[in-house]
Amino acid sequence: MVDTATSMMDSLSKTIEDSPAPIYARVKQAICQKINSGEWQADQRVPSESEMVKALSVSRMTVNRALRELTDEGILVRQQGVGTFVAQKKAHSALFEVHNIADEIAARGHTHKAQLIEITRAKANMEEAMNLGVRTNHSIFRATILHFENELPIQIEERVVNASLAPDYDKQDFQLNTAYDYLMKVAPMTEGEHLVEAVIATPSECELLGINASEPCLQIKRRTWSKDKLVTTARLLSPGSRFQLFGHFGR
Amino acid sequence: MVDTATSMMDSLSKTIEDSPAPIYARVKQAICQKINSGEWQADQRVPSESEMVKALSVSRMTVNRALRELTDEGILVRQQGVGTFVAQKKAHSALFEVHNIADEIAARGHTHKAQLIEITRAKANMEEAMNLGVRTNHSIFRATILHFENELPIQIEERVVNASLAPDYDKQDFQLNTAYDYLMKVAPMTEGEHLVEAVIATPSECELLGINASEPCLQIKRRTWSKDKLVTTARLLSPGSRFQLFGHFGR
DNA sequence: GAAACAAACTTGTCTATACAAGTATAATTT
DNA sequence: AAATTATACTTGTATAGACAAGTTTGTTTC
Repeated sequence: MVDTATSMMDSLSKTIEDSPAPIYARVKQAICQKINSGEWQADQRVPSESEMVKALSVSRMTVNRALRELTDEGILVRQQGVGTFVAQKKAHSALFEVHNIADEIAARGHTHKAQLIEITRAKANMEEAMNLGVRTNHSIFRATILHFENELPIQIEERVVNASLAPDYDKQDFQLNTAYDYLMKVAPMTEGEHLVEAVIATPSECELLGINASEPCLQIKRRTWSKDKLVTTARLLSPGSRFQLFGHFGR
Repeated sequence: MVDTATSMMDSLSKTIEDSPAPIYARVKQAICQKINSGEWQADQRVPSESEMVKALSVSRMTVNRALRELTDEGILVRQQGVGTFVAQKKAHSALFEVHNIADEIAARGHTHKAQLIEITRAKANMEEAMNLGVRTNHSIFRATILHFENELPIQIEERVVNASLAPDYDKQDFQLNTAYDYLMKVAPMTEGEHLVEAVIATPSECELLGINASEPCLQIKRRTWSKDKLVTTARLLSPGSRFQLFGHFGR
């Protein structure tokens, strides 16, 4: 019993190494890493607060805060008198997050590819300036990316990026979707809003997607914030026959 | 300054009276009450932690937890070194709740009407039984309702209701939308999932909506739970030119 | 064997104290 | 007058200690 606990912990303590982030956040991150790596499986019991206190040399309130916040976030489940457990994975809700279509396709066990149609550095026009909350003529990137699921075109992504917040956006590898990772690195998107509509694609868009002109498409316009700063807007266009949005609410 | 603070607080302290709930929860509730009653307006500054500590005779960590959780919930906004403020009310997010189209239309200042196309009591077929989690031949209601915004058809609602959970569903007034209120009364819907797609309506649906056959429509299929019991499924179909979904995520 | 009790855990809450970090204002210097 | 500094606030984090409350397990008692 003690042996299991220590073997669960020893590598945990390594990951808490010093960094500018507060301790409770580092504890949270270390636990998430254990879960995401698969080392701690769903429904499995995690070390108790006192065990973590001993192993990490931090106070119990700090561990408690980390565990409580992870519980609020649905990562863990706690029961007084019993212990703390890894929660079952939630059904993925594409609507409630900044969803990365590459990850979604991968989650379905399919292969994702992307093709950069065009990227230009330009001055924001009035509409773009409005949407991004900058002045007209502010420097921006305009990118058009075509996403494939199993070689079949599934989504056109038209993205406008605030160039001063993501100066190297055009230097990323769009085939491998590192552009998305780059955006998340320079400006973690924590907030956003969507507008979902059913529309008819333009002739050129139909050609890109390989659909006929009468096929309805799902269009998502999205604005994304990072700490109160508007970072990017995107227009995502997908054929109705190949793409659907799933979402859930409540627990 | 001190006078304002005390006048903000005195009634707060009254509401913290003893109850089985933990102190931080009572502090949260008292603050929410102040905000909901309109006594504390949006953007207005609330008393500092130390002021609450003095007024309520609790420790600062307890006040801190209450304020932090309210901040996480988007009720308050805090800035280190400055203070704590009442947050602006969020934009309404139709996607994340059981949305009532009548309320949404009313919120836009438009008039809503509904027309009951058909309602029948029947035995669940296989698909309906699957979706509602009941046996085939379980008693259900099938209702088709046409919703109007300013005399213009905006949505076809096809609803299947578990008759044993909502036995008087067919006795409601569908023009006035009391059927929705009835459902919420007998089985408050706290959980649900959506599937959003862009589709082409059938000819009869086009006729009901008054659109031509090529117009893309937004279709939402929704299953709704009330305390782990599946209550109702709905298929909502709206012309793309008249209807859009709005949603947001994050704080 | 069954019931009652005791001990040893777990998480949940609360306090008092301390220091760090950010911000605004007043006082001082230049 | 402008820039700098000191100060008095604010929130943010971290600790040690304490008790409450719920659960499990083992022990005692009947």
